[in-house]
Amino acid sequence: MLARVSSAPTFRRLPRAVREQQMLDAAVKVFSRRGYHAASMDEIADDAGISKPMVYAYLGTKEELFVACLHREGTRMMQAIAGAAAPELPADERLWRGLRAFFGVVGAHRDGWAVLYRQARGEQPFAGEIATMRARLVEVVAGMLDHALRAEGREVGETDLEVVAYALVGATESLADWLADHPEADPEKTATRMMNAAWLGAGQLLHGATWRPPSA
Amino acid sequence: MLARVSSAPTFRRLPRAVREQQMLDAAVKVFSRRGYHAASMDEIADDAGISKPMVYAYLGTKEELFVACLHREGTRMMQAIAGAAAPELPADERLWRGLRAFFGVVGAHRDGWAVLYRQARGEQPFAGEIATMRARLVEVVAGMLDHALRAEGREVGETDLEVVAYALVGATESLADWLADHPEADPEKTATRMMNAAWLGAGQLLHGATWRPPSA
DNA sequence: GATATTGGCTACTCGCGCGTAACCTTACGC
DNA sequence: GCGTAAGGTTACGCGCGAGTAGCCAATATC
Repeated sequence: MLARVSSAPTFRRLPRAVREQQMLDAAVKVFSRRGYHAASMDEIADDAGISKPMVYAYLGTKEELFVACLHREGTRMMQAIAGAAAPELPADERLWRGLRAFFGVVGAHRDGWAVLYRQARGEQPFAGEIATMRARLVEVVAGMLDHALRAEGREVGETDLEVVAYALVGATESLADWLADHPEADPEKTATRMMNAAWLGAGQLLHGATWRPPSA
Repeated sequence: MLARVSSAPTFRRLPRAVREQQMLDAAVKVFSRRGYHAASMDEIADDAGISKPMVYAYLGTKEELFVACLHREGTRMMQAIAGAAAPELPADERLWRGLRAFFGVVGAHRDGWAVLYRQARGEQPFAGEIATMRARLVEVVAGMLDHALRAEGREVGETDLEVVAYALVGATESLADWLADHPEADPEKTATRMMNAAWLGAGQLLHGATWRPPSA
């Protein structure tokens, strides 16, 4: 190999903040495809274009690295939703905006979603973390439903509320999963479909009812 | 230890079929708690009250053992649903019976459900298996919806149908997960709640509509 | 232009857990 | 009652991958 002519600094040295993001990107990618245990630190380092000790130096052990992924993807998600679904809006509007934000993020970061949803749920040290995030979401949705109910002077048992919220969140997650596996699908359209199913219900849909997004 | 008095055959030798089921029970239990990779064959063998080589002799490698678990729990599930939701019934009745069967099985085999839903989804060699099962379910639900639609002389795009079915299945799975984590909850009641959410939709529910199970 | 400091690497240790070899011992068939 | 298959065991080999020790090279700072 004569090519060793010190011509250009082919191997660039990058500041820590940049490398950390690259590593997190690589980690999310590998974790999403392989799962926590089957993913190897070597592969992650390799994918990030860096050597393994650097990963340990910056992000710590495998477990800490995974938590860092969870944290980044999780807060991204929660903030997008919280920012979109302002509390002063009417219930259907809030739901619609929340869904749109949610599917937007999933569409833009598909393997981030896969890590959160498919990988972290079962693995023991992390299941709790995810469950907490999910519980917060369910709580928000339940709160929204409750608010709308009270506005109509009605009231419903706490468990009933929680369960409906659970179903709503579950349906949404499931569609997100579908979206993650269908790269050609449009997040916005998926959100509309979800809104239809959630708001109207199968019975209504069968009788020809349709919900349409407000012309915002 | 004086207790070694050949009094009773404390160590019972059991026929293969029995031991296989015990092993599968143990495997499902351990896999559900730990996940595929973190579960050790030693722990499974231990939990089954048998030594490791027996597991290998009867059920094969770890991967084969996991597939066997998936297969047992999966067919149990699918058969219960198929047996309950007869095609000649009207759509809501079919949905209701299917849901009741589903939640019944989940309630009776909670960690079986956890293996199917929480563990097998992400792990690469098995995700396909699960996806196939799930796709069959979605197809059935979509078929049911389609049937009901045609009966009313209406028609809907294939993707729309598939997506609604996906949402329905996802919501149901999510509630199943809730059920798995709430040992005190009643499967039948959970099924009713799911039916309400699915059939009526959030919008209807907010306006006080209620769906009630037929007095069967 | 000397000297920290920060970015980066190669090459190792070591434990955990899958899978197996080799070996006992009940019980059933005849 | 005795051979033989079927039920069962202990104790090990061995590979893979997490984590580390020790060392080199740019860049920043004065």
